Amino acid sequence: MAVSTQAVGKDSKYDTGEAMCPYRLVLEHITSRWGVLVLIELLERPYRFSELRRAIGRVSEKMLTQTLQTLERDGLVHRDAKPVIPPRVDYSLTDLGREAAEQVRGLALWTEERMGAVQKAREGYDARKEGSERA
Amino acid sequence: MAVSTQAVGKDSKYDTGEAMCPYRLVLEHITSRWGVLVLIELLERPYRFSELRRAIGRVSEKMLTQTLQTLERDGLVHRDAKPVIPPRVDYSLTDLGREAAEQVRGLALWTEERMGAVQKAREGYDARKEGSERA
DNA sequence: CAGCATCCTCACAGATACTG
DNA sequence: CAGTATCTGTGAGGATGCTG
Repeated sequence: MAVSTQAVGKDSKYDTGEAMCPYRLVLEHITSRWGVLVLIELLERPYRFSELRRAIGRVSEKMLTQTLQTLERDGLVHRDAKPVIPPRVDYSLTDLGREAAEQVRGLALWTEERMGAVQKAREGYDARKEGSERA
Repeated sequence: MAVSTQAVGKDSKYDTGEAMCPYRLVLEHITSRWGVLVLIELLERPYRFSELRRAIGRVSEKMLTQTLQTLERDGLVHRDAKPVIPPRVDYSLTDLGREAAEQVRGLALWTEERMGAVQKAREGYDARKEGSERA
């Protein structure tokens, strides 16, 4: 999704208002850049906020918050905020989320396995382009 | 994806140069907004360029071209350009692409099936928010 | 620690015009 | 028909600072 249709700030109030079958939207939440990674991590075990941040690496706090909220709203992620000081918030998958995450993990595993083939395909592609654009 | 990490114009020359494990990049190509839809459509049968454009709907010609090129480079899509006038170009999945597309379709089907549950979850979430932000 | 608010930026994506 | 080239805006996403 670029793939990407989130935003939860005051501005664009959930989703691109665009006319679009709603299921594509959910699909984009799941396949969004950080959505994918969050779901896969949480499949392993529950995480605390900053724990998750470190585990994923290179996520800005803002994007992680946004992603988690979107996924929570869609009923895929459960947020458990303990009323203690300092605050402690645990994130885990709901049953629904677990199903989604398993699909996503399948895709991720496939991609990892097939990276070699992809790499080779790219070399071939680039070589062909290289040859044909010679002046 | 973001999800989305494509771009093939003269400017950013394939991918975000960012330091990032390469498999995440492929994953983002596959899960990108239009990547997902292209793969699913092509799983059905080969398509010509504008045929595919109509089938997906709401893709700009530019984005479709870009997406197809990225997927072709990754070895997921096969491009068959017939040297006739007017030009005719058929796109189909490679074996590699078919595998990926099946994973993606699984995810899409799951999402469609579970839309009801997602919708309910959202209503609950919004209701709770509604209640707690009352002044 | 786990956020929310604000500002800024650049690359993603659309619109338009042209070509083989 | 199937693209390329170019221009432009828009918003995803990062950086910073503040709060409970």
